[in-house]
Amino acid sequence: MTERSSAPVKMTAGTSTLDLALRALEFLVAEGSPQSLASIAKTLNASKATILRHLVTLSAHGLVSQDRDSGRYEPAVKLLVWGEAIRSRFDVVPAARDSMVRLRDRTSQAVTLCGRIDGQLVVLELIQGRTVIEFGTRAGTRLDFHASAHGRVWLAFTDDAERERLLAEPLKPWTPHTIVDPDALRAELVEVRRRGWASAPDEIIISVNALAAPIFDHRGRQVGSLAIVGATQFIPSPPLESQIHDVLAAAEEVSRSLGWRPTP
Amino acid sequence: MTERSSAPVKMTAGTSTLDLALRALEFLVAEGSPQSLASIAKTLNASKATILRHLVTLSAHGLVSQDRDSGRYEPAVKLLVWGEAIRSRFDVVPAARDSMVRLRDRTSQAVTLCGRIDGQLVVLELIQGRTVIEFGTRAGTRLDFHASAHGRVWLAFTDDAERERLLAEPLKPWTPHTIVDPDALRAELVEVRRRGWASAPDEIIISVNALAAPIFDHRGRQVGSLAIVGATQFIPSPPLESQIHDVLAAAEEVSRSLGWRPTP
DNA sequence: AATAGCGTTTCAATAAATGAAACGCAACAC
DNA sequence: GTGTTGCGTTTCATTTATTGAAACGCTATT
Repeated sequence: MTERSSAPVKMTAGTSTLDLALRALEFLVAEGSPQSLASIAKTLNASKATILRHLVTLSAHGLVSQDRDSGRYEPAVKLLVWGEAIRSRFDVVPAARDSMVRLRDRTSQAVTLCGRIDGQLVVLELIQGRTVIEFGTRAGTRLDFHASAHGRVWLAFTDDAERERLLAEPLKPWTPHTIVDPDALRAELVEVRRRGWASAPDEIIISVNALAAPIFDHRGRQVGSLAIVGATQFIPSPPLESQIHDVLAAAEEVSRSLGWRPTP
Repeated sequence: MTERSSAPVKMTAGTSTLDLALRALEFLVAEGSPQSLASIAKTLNASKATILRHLVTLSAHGLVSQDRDSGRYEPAVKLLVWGEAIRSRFDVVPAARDSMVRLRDRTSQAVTLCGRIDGQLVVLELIQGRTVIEFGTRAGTRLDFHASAHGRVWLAFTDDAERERLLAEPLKPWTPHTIVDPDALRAELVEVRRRGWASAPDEIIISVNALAAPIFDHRGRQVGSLAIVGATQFIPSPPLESQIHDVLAAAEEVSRSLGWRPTP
């Protein structure tokens, strides 16, 4: 009965009971408001009894809670705690926060911090800009390596084998401006490595640009990337000299706070 | 076989399979580094095969991932996304962030933002102070209503029935200074409501004080509380006039950004 | 070479999840 | 007031899907 279309072929079974429970939890998180047991059961095509027992276990773990009055269910505090636990695995987050706010104040643009989790490029922290437009990006968003300023920075500063592995994957053309030719990208990455920053105008969303720089730790390994994100109206291509300077300075500030020192 | 000590008597069963899987996930989150399948299985007294299948399902949902090289398992990005989803249910978080940073800059003390989730008082956001000492508080931490400045503010500004319900519960004496007498607490709450702020010196940890003020939304309902937290050396009892002013101003600033207007 | 430990697979036994139906309780309609 | 509808919850027999032991490759260490 369990029909899933995500994984193509092999797969070593898995637990359908757990799968159902996680889908229930995911449903609760996706909905913005508490949901009734009946609606959860109907959405997942399961009996109320089954869902109820899973909700009981989930709430025993503090993952969901039941509204005292309405009897409806909603995701609970434990998810916040767990999320924060994951985030705090990255020293770069607390180290960068202050610099991010200052960078936002100097540039007025939204500031994002990315880290690499399990091979993926993930937005770890976001400081909203002071411009009118607000971007939909949130902590947890995954970015493409080939079509974002953050991703370019990572590609430019990782070792050759890893870079080639990432470039070998299909490069999604988000817009007509997205660079999808591996060779063109390699040429761009050489530039990024030389000058220390990357931008990606119109490559994911038309009229949006970003300007990113790498963050290194005391061992000289890249542990994050910092970027300002804003309309091309504010972050032109190429970016303003002052913006480049501000972003590079902020990233270096964070790197230094992590013990990084420039190689002589 | 499932022995749990949290809930006292009744309880309507629950799903042991799900329980095991969640304990596995919780274990991975608690450990700071990727764990081997064998160690998870041993810790939870389950067979490797069982744990493996649960990990497969968990990773299909993006909750855990397997390190490519070591083969070990670790919690994954989805937890960050879910945590952020819970947090963004509270409009007060983005609205307060800037004011929190400014308040930290003016007072040099750590700034915390609390909200009420499912009846509990939860730290939603934390800005580290500029003092030498760093506090262990993190987002997701739950606070007592009777023994914290945040809690006092909430007690003071909620309706009588709810307040009495909370005061009826046993009041844990964290330190000799913790107010555990309901009547003494009621008298204090009258004061809090009158002056608009609360403090709680030495009540959870000796030599630590906090100064909190409420945040209201456009309908005049309390949606959060803002506090500075620091050593009594920096936040005396009673707090400095300047500190009281700064905290009240910051809280009002956030309230106004949420559409609140002072009642004439 | 040999060993130890890992993640993974297989497979039969049985324990545990499941759905249908009934229950008690609200809120609402007539 | 009485009937109806919908909710969360409980019960229970059916059987499905979870389970652990053991065996399998594999890599790293001895």
